[in-house]
Amino acid sequence: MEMKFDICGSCEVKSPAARRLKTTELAQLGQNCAKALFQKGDVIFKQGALSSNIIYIKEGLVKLHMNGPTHEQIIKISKPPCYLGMPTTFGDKINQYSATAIEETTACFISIETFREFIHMNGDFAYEITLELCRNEVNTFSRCVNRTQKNLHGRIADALLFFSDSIYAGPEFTLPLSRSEFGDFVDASRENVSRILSAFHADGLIEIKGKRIRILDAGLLGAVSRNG
Amino acid sequence: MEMKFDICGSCEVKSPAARRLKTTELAQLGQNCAKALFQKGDVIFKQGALSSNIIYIKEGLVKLHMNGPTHEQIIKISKPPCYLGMPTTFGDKINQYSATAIEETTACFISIETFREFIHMNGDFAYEITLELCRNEVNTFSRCVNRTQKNLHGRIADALLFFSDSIYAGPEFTLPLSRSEFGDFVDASRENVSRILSAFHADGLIEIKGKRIRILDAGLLGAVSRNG
DNA sequence: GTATCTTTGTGATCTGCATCACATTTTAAT
DNA sequence: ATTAAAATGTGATGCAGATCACAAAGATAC
Repeated sequence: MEMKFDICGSCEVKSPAARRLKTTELAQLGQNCAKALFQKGDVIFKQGALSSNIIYIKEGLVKLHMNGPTHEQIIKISKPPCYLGMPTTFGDKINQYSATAIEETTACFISIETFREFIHMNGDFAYEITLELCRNEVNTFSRCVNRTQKNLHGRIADALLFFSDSIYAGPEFTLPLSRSEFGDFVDASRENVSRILSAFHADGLIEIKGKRIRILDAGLLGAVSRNG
Repeated sequence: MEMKFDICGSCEVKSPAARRLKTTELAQLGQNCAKALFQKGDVIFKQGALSSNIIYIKEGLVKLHMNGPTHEQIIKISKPPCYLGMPTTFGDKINQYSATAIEETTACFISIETFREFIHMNGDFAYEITLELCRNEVNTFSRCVNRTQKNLHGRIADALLFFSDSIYAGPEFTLPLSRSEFGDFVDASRENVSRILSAFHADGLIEIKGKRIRILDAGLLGAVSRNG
C-alpha cells in the first residue's frame, strides 16, 4: 500500500468536531479515511444496503431520500460540513434511507471503528458530535410539522427561501432538483409544483427560466410561507 | 441544605448511559439532579420557554408536542428510559416543543453542566448518548414519511399497533389520549378519528369502550397499516 | 338530585391537491 | 440535422379528508 500523507491534518475544511482532534488523532483519521468524488446524480449510499462507514461531506450538496409506502420522499438536503450515516452505522447497519449527490460532491468515508474510538477517547469530539445530532433533531421536527400543516403554496415558498437563504446565500440560483424531485421535497405532485411556480412568476414573486430561479420579492414569499 | 443520600447510585432504573458512570460520577449526578412527579396532563416543559436542564424520564409516558402554523401536533410519544431536552438545552436554550405527561410520570432534572461534563469525561457515557440520539433520528424520519404518505386508515391502524406493541406490550390498553389528541398524533381531525375507530369496530378489528381499546385482529390491522 | 361544561359520535358539505390527459419544450443520441 | 426520449406546463376531473352542524353521552360543579 502506498504511503499516505497526513491528508486529514492538512485538510482545510475540517468539521467542527475534527477541529477538536489532536495531531496524532488526525493522523490516525487520515489512515482510516478514503476520499471520493461524486457527480450530480451519483448515489452515495442506498436504502436497504449495509453500511459500515461514517460519511463526511466536505464539499457539494446531498439529498437524503427515503422510499416510502407510496412514493419517494426527500427527507432533507444536507450541505457541508456534516456527517452522514451515523444513525445507520451505529444502529442496525442497514440504511433506512439513501443519500444522493445533487451537485458535485466530495465525501470522505471514515471507518466506524475509528469514529467510535474518537467518541470514546476525545470528549471534545464527542460533544461536537452530540451538538450536530441535536441540531438535526430540532430541524427535523420543525420540517416535519411544516410539511404536514402548511398548504402547498406555503411549502413551495418555504423551499425557495430555504435554497436562497440556507444553501446559496443569494436571491438567484440554479435549482439542483427537477420539478419531480422538487415535488418529492415539498410533498407535492410534479404537476402542482409547475403550476405554483408559474403562479408565483405571474404574481411577480420570482423569475424562472428552467431551473434558474431568481427571487424578486422575498418579503412577500415569506408571507406566503407563513400564511399559505 | 439537607444532606442527600446517593440517590442516583441506588436508582434501579438507570438509563443505559447512566449505567456507564463510575461510582463517583453517580454521586456527582445525585448532587445535581432533582426528581419530580408529574400527573397526567402536567406540562414538563413548554415550547418557547427557556430550558437549562436535561430531563430523564424514569417512569410514565410523555408526549412531545409542537404548536404548528395551524394546529397542535404530537411529534412523538416517549417512554422511559429516555432523555428529553438535549437538543434544546445544548442548542439555543429555547424549547422548540413542549413535553406533557400523558400518564403519571417520574422525571429527573439534571443540570446541563453536569451532563455536559459527563459527555466530556466519560467516553462510554458519550457513546450511549450518541446511540440514543441516532436511534431517535431514524425513527423520526420513518414516522415523518409514514405520516405524509399513508392514508388516514393506515395511520390510525399504525398508531393502535404502536400502543399495543411498543407501549403496552399487549392487545388491550387504555388509550392515554383524547380523541382530539389522537388526531394531533396521527394528523387527523377529531371527527375522522371517531369515524375510523367506529369503522374498525364495525369491521371486527378492534373493540372500543371509551378510551379502553382491545385489538382483536392485529394481522388485519397490520394490513390496513400497510395498504391504507 | 339538576345544571353546566367537555368530550365524543355521525351525517352533510366543501375544498385542496392528486390524478388523468395531452401539448410543448428540452435534452440526448445517432 | 433528425429522431427518440425525458422533462415540463396546463387544463379537466375525482376523491380523501377537513370543516360545519348538531345530537348524545360523560364528567364536574352546585
